[in-house]
Amino acid sequence: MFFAYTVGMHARHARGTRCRRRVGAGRWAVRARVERFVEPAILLLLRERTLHGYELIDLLPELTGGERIDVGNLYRTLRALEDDGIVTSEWSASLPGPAKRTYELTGEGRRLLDLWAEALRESQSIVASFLKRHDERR
Amino acid sequence: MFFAYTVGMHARHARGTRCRRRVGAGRWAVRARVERFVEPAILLLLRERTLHGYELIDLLPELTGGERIDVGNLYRTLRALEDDGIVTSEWSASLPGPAKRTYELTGEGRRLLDLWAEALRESQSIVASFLKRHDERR
DNA sequence: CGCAACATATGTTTTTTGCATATACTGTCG
DNA sequence: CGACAGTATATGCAAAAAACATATGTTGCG
Repeated sequence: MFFAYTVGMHARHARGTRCRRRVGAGRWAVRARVERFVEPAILLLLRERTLHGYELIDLLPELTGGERIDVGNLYRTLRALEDDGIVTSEWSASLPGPAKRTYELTGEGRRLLDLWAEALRESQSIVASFLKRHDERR
Repeated sequence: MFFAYTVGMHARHARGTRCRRRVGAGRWAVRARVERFVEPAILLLLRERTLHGYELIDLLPELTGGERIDVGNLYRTLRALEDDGIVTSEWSASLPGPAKRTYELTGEGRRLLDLWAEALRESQSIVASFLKRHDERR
């Protein structure tokens, strides 16, 4: 079956599936990303204001360096966050357009965001010292 | 069956299996790591001198912030790197103790390391701007 | 009406990481 | 000498994370 409109297509623009992939004879493409980075990214956006899933899809690239998140996994992540008490959601019938689920950060979510920030700072210092060591003797 | 000596035990010291895990009521532990970070770490160590697997196990924590890598996966990674022409290995019967496979970085491996460094720098700037935004309005 | 855009969701596969187990050699201490 | 700790490499399998594919319904507009 053919779909004129496929959300998944948004997420595809010259990415590969792997972290490192061959792009020619002896040529590689590498990308370095933080594991599960979407989670803190979602939390940060939600701390600023309540949002629904589709808005997050548009806003997340601001934080991920332009990379679009997989839509299916976003909604799954949101529901997981809700199960864990990190966000709450509400169907907002009021807004125009199709039904939207609006997400809000809880107090626990705010604390989790701060933990993520701490962890990211540690990661920054680990990577920084890697880069320092890399640049030392070239 | 019980094993007095299990290499895997080295790798266990109060880690969880997940990136984020619950450690109490409303309490979480988070760790932020770069995907596949062991790879550049191995390459950096091998650029400095040739090493065998077991030495890498001891040296890698220097670069990963103390975290010990899973031994089984280390050897698998090394073989994958060799398949990709990034390292070469040699059985060194000369050295005392059990047979050791000594790994050396190839020219391609050196180039890949530089690509990793570039990618890590990009990741640093993404995370840095996340943290900036996080710290702005508290 | 037909179609594009909006919105949420599930199913499946691949990649990456974690954990358990297997095997073998070497040095040493009792 | 022999049990045992330490060194060294390896495979099998499970779980977590990410990518990819598909499904479904609403709304607005030409």
